[in-house]
Amino acid sequence: MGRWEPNARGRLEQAAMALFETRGYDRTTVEEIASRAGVTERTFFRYFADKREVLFGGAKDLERLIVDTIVNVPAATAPLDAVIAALQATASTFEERRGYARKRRGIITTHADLQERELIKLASLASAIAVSLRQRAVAAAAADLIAELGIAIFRNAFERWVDDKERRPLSRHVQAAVDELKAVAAGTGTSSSRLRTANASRRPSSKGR
Amino acid sequence: MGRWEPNARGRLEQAAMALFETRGYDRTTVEEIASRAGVTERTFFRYFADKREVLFGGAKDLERLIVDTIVNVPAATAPLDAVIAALQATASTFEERRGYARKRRGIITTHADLQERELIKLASLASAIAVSLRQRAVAAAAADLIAELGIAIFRNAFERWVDDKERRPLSRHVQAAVDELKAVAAGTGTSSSRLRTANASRRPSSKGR
DNA sequence: TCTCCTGATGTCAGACTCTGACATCAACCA
DNA sequence: TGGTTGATGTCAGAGTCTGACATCAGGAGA
Repeated sequence: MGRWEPNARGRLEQAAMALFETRGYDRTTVEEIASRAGVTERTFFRYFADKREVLFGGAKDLERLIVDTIVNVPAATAPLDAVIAALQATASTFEERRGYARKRRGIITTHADLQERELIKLASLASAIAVSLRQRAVAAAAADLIAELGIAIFRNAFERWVDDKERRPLSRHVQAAVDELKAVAAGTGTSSSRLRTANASRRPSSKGR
Repeated sequence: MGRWEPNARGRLEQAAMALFETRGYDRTTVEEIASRAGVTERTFFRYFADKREVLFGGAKDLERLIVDTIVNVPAATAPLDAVIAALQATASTFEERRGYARKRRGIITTHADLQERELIKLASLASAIAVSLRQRAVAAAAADLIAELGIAIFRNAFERWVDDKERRPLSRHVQAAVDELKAVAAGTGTSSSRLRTANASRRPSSKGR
């Protein structure tokens, strides 16, 4: 056995979530998180560049999985379908964490700081997707556009999955979002379309910034 | 004459820009900015919620102008055209500040913190545009989509305007971005399309976040 | 004119975030 | 045995941001 309890990073993430839930994000200090995880504040900052990052640890893995999938999808697959396939590939990894995702979403949507971080993470993911598409010989402009569409679909699906009282799987929601997007693009969208929901979810809090 | 020099806010903004340019954003302290503007650090934080905000003072005015224009455009105007008209309405207000815009852009693109702020400001602007469109009886889903398109056009045009060695006016670039977007949508975009440029400009710095 | 009130600013103390430099010490390796 | 390594701790300090209270010129009204 090592000199210290293993998985300090994971303990920090769990401690942070627990404290953010009960006390709220900004009434929780890094010292409290660290202490609950059994390490010092200094160690927290060795694992996470800043306080916000403790909520975004999964972004790297998500990006890796998506990029790998896009690169490995059969060459004949259309670009948007490749992206959709990648989104579907990630769907199962979320399936058992709906409760967690819901709590996390609740924390993020109530703090402008965290929304900022989320936006930049998504922009970064879109960039990575676009790069992967270019490796599949997709023209740059198209790659960027499709990457953005992919993000829009993902957001939309994720949002509805988190709130789905019938607990249908994320993959179903991704498919539904794709269908709806196509419908909207074809001019048959309704005014209660999901796109609205997706947009509302990323509206910054009215904190006066 | 008042008890203090007037326009403390403006002085703070100017002082900040000057210092960010020479020392860089993170080697400039709020105390230095305030001191150069002839006030105390505490006063800085009365005008700006945080250090980043000093670079985003214009966002409120921009939003107001855009929203007002959208609301007042003839009812018969198509939604996207209303948004484009609003963008054009703002174009002239930037015209005399290309140098400033360029410096500002340079500072923002080299600091992840500032890019985050910029992203959330743009998201907020998109939201406001969508709301205005709904007031014109545009369906919610369409309003969101068109608002996002408007932001994409604006970003793209702004980016190219700032770097335009021929110093063509922003309005020209807005029109060009619109044309290009339509071309891409029609499937005739080239691989060196502007959309690529626009996307690259918002790619977060590789600071490992 | 005197007095009161208001608004912009200053002063001060302090909590919190984040960083650099250096110390510790178990485990692993030669 | 002895040296190295890697994760962590300790400490000091800079910088951001906030709350509470003080100051004081100028305007409003008596």
